[in-house]
Amino acid sequence: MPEGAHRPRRGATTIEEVARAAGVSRQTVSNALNAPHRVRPETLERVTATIRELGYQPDQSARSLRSGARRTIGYLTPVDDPNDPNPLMAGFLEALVDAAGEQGRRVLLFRPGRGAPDALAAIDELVAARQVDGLVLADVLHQDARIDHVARLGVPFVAFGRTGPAQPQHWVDIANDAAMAAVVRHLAARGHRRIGYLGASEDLPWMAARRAGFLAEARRLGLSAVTVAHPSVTAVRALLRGPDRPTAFAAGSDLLALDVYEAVRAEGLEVGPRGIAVTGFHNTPLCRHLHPPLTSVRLPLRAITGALVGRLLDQGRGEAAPTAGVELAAELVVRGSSG
Amino acid sequence: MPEGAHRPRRGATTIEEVARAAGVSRQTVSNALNAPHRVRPETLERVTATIRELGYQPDQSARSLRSGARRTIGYLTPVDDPNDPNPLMAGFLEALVDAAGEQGRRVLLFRPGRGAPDALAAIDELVAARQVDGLVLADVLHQDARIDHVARLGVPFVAFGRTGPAQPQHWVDIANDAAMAAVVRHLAARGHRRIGYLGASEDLPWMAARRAGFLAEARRLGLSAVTVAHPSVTAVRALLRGPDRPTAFAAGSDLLALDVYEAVRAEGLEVGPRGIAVTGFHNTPLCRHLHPPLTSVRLPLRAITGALVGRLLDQGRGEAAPTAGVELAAELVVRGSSG
DNA sequence: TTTGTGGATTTGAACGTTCAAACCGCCAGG
DNA sequence: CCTGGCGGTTTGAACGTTCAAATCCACAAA
Repeated sequence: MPEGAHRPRRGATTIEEVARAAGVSRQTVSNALNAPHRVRPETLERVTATIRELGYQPDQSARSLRSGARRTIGYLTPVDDPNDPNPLMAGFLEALVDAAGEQGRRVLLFRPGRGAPDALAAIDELVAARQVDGLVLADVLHQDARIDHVARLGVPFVAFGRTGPAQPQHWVDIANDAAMAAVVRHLAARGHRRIGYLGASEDLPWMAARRAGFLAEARRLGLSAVTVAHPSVTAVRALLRGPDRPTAFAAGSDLLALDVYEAVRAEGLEVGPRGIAVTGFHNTPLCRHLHPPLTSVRLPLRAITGALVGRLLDQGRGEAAPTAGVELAAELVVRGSSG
Repeated sequence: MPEGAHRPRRGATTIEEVARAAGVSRQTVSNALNAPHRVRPETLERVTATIRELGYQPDQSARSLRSGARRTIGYLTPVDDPNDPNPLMAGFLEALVDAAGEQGRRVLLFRPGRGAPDALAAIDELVAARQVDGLVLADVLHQDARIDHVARLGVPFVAFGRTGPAQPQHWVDIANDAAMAAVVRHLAARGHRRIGYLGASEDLPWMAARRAGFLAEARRLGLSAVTVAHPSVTAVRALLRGPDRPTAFAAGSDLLALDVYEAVRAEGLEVGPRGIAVTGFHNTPLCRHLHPPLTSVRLPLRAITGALVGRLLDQGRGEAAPTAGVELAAELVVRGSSG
């Protein structure tokens, strides 16, 4: 037997068997499933009952081959080191699978690998094998080569993260800047007048947006803002020791907020509304394990994935292309670290 | 157009076109791909060149329909709350996709949802639709209903985590007890004579194994061991205040180790080899963000997923069933929190 | 009575591939 | 010279479904 091909599972019921059992033809069973309105109610009921009875489900391969619809969405997993995965990925994927499931779609994972050294090749391979109806891309950068590539291929796709102006219709993102502005307002309302900010690389659009939102809102409210270029415990400690030290820190991620906790304590200060207030981003489980618990920004994962899947399927249906992406609000979760 | 079916992508090259271009028959192209040894070297080269030239790849649906091999592995994602995902899942999935890719397989995610309220129904649905060659199950419990179910269905499957004695051949797991024993030896070598242990629910087999490994090794070395039933900062603080306090704590996960950090500091003590030593489990990114960095146990994700995929494909090939599961060693990563 | 008409159902074909069997040349052996 | 065998290749069929067209039937309109 050729490499790895396993013997086809015998005994799976086919549409023909259902048809015979229900005393109708193939096509009527097919119609009962795909276009019930074309079937006389009485017949429909009989066929449906038989289907349930025999536990019939259409063979997805046969269905795909004939109809062209794969009922599957491809997700290009980020190429992080498995030992240092994207903190968001697990939750995002679960929500994506759920959202796809709501629409009767499955999610197929893929990554660059063996025959497909880079992301572009991996995409080509998946598309050439006609395994998916569309693609979901995440961690989208400015000028992302993957976006241009899939757009050129003509495959339906959608991105979590803003795409360039050439593909305005294909993205869903959270309002990173607005979320950070809400953080600033929250801290200002607690009386903080000088606030520090910690972010990661500005090359990451979402990080750039958070920083921009932070700075804009601080200026608007007339607060004094200071940003840490290369976040580390040492850098934060230096700020805490300096003159006119911040009384609050907003971080671009929960892990970065942890650096602030460490620095604050190393300086003999206290994290919290009465000491140095701290906020994070992502609302990871870490937040609840810190003392005091960390205020953070929760991403509306279900709304995000729901919008992604919706946009993707609209493209397949040939709906009129929307003219803009979808921006969703992220919710501030206030905990002991700030109020 | 019926719900969500998108127009089949036209223009994809077929095997027939390749055959014509190379001046051979369908089947010879097929052989060039699936059984190259049957094709004369000269012909093989010509066909291969044409394939590359036209960018041909077989339509996976057609291939599956005819041959019965789906070249796809199903992964049942745990039903965690997306806001509190399994800390391991992201890294595990990436490694799984890689391992599957090495064998020319893809990974299809699925979860209970819409028409399939529970895990068992979700499995049935996937299997009935003949979408996968086999299943990977994770977070396996003792007496796991899913295991019995897939075994009864006759679908190839493999579990990350020990299955019951009825299916000895189908699991891959790490040596949780041995890993924890290594932690104890490490701490003992650093001079610790009284060690505390924090774990989560004993219903989780991996947690039970870690605790057992801890206790066994502590007894073997004649150490004094104390376990915290309901881990929390308060519980650890109580221990630290009590008589004969532990000088080290081993935790069943990195997040639990964080509770120890908090407790130690709240008691005015210091984490580290000179104060209270602490170790975690999973080696999450958190470890490197703590001060001092957290000693932890790294799971050999690539080895795990490689073994999982290997075992799974062996079943499809009808290899002789192995008589035992695979137990892999997890590696201790020593950092500042303990040495 | 005949002729449409439209809904319900059936029939034949096709999707792109691999399986199984047939075919073709070539060479060795009788 | 014929026969058999074998490597290489082609041909016909089949996988299970949906599409497209044909058929059937009941009923209304001419």
